[in-house]
Amino acid sequence: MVDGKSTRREQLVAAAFGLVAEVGLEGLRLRRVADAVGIDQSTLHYHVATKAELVEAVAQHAAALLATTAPPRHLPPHEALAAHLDALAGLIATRPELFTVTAELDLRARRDPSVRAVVDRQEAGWREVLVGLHAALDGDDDPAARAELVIAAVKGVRLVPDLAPTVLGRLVEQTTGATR
Amino acid sequence: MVDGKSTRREQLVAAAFGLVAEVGLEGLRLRRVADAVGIDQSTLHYHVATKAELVEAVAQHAAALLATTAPPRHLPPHEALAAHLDALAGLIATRPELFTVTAELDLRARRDPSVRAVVDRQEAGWREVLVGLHAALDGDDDPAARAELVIAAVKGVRLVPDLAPTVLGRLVEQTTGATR
Amino acid sequence: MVDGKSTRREQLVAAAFGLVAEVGLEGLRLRRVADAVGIDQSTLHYHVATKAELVEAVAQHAAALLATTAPPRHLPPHEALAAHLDALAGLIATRPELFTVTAELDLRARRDPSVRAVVDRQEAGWREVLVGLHAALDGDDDPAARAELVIAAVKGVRLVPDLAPTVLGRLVEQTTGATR
Amino acid sequence: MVDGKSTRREQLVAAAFGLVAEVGLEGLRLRRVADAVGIDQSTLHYHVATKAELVEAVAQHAAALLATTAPPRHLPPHEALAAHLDALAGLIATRPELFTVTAELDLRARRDPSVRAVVDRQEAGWREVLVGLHAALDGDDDPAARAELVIAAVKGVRLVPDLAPTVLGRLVEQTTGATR
DNA sequence: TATGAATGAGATTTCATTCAT
DNA sequence: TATGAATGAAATCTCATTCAT
Repeated sequence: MVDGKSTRREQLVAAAFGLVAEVGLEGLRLRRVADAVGIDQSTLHYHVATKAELVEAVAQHAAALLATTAPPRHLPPHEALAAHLDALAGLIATRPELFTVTAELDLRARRDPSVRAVVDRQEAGWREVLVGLHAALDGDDDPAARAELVIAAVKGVRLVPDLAPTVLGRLVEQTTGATR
Repeated sequence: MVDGKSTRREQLVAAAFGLVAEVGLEGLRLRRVADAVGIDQSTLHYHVATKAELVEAVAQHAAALLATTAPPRHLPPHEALAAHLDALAGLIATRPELFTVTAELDLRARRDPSVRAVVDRQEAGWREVLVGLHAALDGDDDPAARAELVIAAVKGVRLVPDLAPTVLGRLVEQTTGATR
Repeated sequence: MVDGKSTRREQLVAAAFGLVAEVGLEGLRLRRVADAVGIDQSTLHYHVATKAELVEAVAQHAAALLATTAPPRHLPPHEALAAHLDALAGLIATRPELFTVTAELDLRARRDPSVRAVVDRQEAGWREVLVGLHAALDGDDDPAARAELVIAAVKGVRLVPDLAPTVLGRLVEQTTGATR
Repeated sequence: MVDGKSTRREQLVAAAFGLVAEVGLEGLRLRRVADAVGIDQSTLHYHVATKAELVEAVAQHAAALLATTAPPRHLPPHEALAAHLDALAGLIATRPELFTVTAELDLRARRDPSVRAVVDRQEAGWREVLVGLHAALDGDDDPAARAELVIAAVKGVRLVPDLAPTVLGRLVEQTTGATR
């Protein structure tokens, strides 16, 4: 999962990411992370000062992966939105762990300010894009509300890969139907 | 032992419920639960054998509370759905902790079979009702898909009380618009 | 295992005796003892003040059962000894739990004075009988030593019912051979 | 880490061994073991994963110490047996704790498979040696039975150092008398 | 960079015992 | 006699973190 070029720190973050998907943030143990990378427990602390720091790094890692699905700028709004939701549904199917981790982080963010900062920044960017997209759609009276519905739907379906295409597909249809 | 008040066990479950909302399942400590009720740590184990049992009881408690929002049977489908989503939005505003706990439990259910059993049963019942409702709507071609969209939207917005009315309201509008 | 006539206390002692055979003195739990008799944990303390007292009662119970094998007084020494060892071998085969419990108590006696008192009294009586018996045998130069050998052999074989007849039988033969 | 002295683990096992002799397996507390060595309770778990593992190590330690008394191979059977029983009587006098611990382990072995494995292996080896020795004696008709008598006598007298020489001495005499 | 050893704080659970009813 | 509820003391084990090497 990690090519020879990555830093020890990167390896550790990647390992932690995988473990969170597996056992949850609750079940994350530094011992396991170190084991997964093949170094000693105490050596881990040389690369990552504290567990909180590692979790924050995992959050950043997740945010970076999510950025992949940003809608293409050169397409007309309808198609851009469709492409975006398509990319999300695809990612949910391809890398379900990413969304498990994201769900974990959303919950953790409520109590951990440093995680919240990362999660919020990511979500704010996403929201902005969505609002812009909907504002550009003909006939959409309340772009903000529509954007929120999209966000909610994605968050609500992200843990169930089987349903994601259906749900997100339906969302596109409705949008198209209601605005064209 | 139930003088209109509540059993010790019920008190403990209620206290645990509150604590989960506050600090997450991850942060739940039996010491705290016992303190909240005003009994000794060891006495807690007299009423609830194990931590797992307490968590399961919390899950059942949450499921019971959610059952409150069941759509009324005597109304026509459109209005029943609207009433249901309205009740949900209301509950999200009134008792946000319930939805924090629910979100926690959804995640925990992925690793804890006894929690999963409770969560799955609740969700299955909800899904059934929603599918039935949508099937009764004129012109809905795919009731199952629509039901999933509703479920996803609720799950996706349950942690953000401010947005719930907007998002769920929009969902009703779309449904109405698309099917009437 | 207990007829309708026995006292609650007797029932409790009998139950404790059985449990010690099963799980050792180390594994003895008052909860289990109470359960076995069908009364509440706290009710047990009405009949037996403390766990130590119960253990002491078990020791007395065991001593009483061992007294069964006392050699008959009317027989000549050789035959009396043979009969005694035979009875012991028989009891080891019939009621192995008695000897498991006895072994447990021997060890406990080293740290628990009240158990030691019971165990020592029983053993002293046994020793006296054996010394008397050997003293009455023709040609035994050191009755005390021989008595100790018998005691040691019995204690050493009591946990292995299969070997008891062999070992104790051989002891009789040797005694007979050496003294007749 | 072994400068001629001993590993932390070895120190811990030795300390546990001593404590078992003192307070029994039942009274063995990890806190005490750690204290005896001068390290923190939690550090103990760094060297010995679990209490069960420590107890098993104590059993192995005891087995190793018992191996000391193995009869010399170069002597004729009579003398080898006498030397062996002599060595045992000597060890019982010199290191009585070893035999207390052994008695404790014998009882524990009935419920703890990992202890049983160690205890059984040790006893099997001892038995084999004894049977071989008796088979080599002139005129012994049933070497196995005689070996069992020896084992029983040793086990029966191991907790009473004062009697060990007498009882085991007498055993040698009888063997000599009966077979020569 | 890396490790072995150590630590301290804490968590769940067990159990004999007590007390009011 | 009997019980439900409560307690306190203790025990094992876990885990992030630190420090000397």
